[in-house]
Amino acid sequence: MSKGGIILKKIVIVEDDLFMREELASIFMKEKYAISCITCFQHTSKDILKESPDLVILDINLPGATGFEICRTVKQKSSVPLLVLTSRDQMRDELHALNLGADEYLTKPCHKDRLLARVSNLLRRYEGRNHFVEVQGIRLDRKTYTLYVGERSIVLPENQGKIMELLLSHSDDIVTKEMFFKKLWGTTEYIDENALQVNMTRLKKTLGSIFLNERIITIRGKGYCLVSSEGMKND
Amino acid sequence: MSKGGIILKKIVIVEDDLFMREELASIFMKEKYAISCITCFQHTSKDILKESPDLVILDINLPGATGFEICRTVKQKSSVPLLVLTSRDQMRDELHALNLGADEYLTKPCHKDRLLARVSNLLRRYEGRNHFVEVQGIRLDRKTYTLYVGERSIVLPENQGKIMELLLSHSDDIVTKEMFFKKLWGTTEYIDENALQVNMTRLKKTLGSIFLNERIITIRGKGYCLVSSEGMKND
DNA sequence: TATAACACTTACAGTTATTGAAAGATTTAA
DNA sequence: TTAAATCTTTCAATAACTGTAAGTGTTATA
Repeated sequence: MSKGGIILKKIVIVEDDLFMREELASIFMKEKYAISCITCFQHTSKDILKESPDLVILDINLPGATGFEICRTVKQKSSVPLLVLTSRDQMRDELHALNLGADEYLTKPCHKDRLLARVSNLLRRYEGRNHFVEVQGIRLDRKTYTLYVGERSIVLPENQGKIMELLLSHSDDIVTKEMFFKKLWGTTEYIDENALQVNMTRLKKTLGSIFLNERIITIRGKGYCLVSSEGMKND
Repeated sequence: MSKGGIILKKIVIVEDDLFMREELASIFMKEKYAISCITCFQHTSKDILKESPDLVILDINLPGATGFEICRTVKQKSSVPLLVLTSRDQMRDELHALNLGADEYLTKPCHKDRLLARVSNLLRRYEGRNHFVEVQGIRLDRKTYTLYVGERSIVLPENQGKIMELLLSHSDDIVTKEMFFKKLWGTTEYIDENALQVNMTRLKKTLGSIFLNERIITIRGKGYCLVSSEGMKND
């Protein structure tokens, strides 16, 4: 869906080397991508997310915060496809990056066509990924966490939004605490359960304000479950 | 649009007298409205908005902040219909309230049916009011200020959202600075113009991040104008 | 070109929102 | 009854949003 012009896919390039950065930018611009470059690496992951890009190209060796950190944070806070481009060719670096959520790992120097192929491949892979989850008239914008129910709409805070996204996409089914941990904090390891509970309480209250009361039920010892329609029950 | 149950209209009652409050609540509950009562009057307008009600019933004589203040703030921050219910029957109070944006002004004691009639009337009047403004594929949720363009979505901060709402609903037409002042700060009187400019700059930057560059043009000495399609111009 | 009015940008500080930690209350299952 | 699990409330740290201030650009007209 678009207007006058086609909406270009937007790529954010995170690379400290000026020459390399310009080179990349020019390659992609020729291929009709819209490019944003990060040039200050103080709040990198935040800056990346602010651009709301369609894809991120990330160098691992950066001044300040490590690229791995950035990779983890970005993939934790959003689901944008992320390609790591680096001069390190250690196998364990590659595994580490992929573990942190990177979608691709390419080592420099990298042939232009190879890079372009990976990028368009990644974009295609993410294309279909629907923008909304909808169940029984409850509709959630996966990106902004705007929730639509009947005539109402409300923007959920990030954590509540993530919880809701999980619940909706597994509605009437159990979502385990581990799944929530992974989604909210990017790890399956033990995080104070209370943090999850507090956020769950907050979400319940928020849902109450738009009349989705009693929709989240607790599965003792397992997790939580969203009851999709009023007056329906399911174990 | 609804699921299992009908979505009730939600009314927030702001009344400090316990008896009166319960009375009102019971009247409306019998008529199948969902009711929330404000019982602490420290952050009243904020609490009202948090409930995202369909209608507000506001007593003017409250402990702490005056009802007029609350009226102004609420109508300034949202477009929820607001009915003032009070024991003051001075004409100038009525005019004052209506000036501050109140939609109805009823004096106590008020007959139940009269009240119900006004309420359902107000709700009907606001019903049609479309939830979204859309022009040329640019769609804005008037309530949450979530902006949709192509595959992208982004939540605008309140001020940017209000500016965008005005621009969209008068797209390709001049929106004067006075209109912005009224919308953002609820007054036509002189407010530091710079405040508007700063917010305008911020909006332009935000729009840039989703490729709506150069869409806001300045009409020197008058105001601003949103160009609805790329490559179109209009004075 | 000069100049004055108007518009824009950037940085900063006050305020508000969001968050996890902590501690205690409540519920549940056996 | 009791212990584990879950829930709730409060608090402080962090991040987001906002208007102010001060300086920089731009435009129209003489």
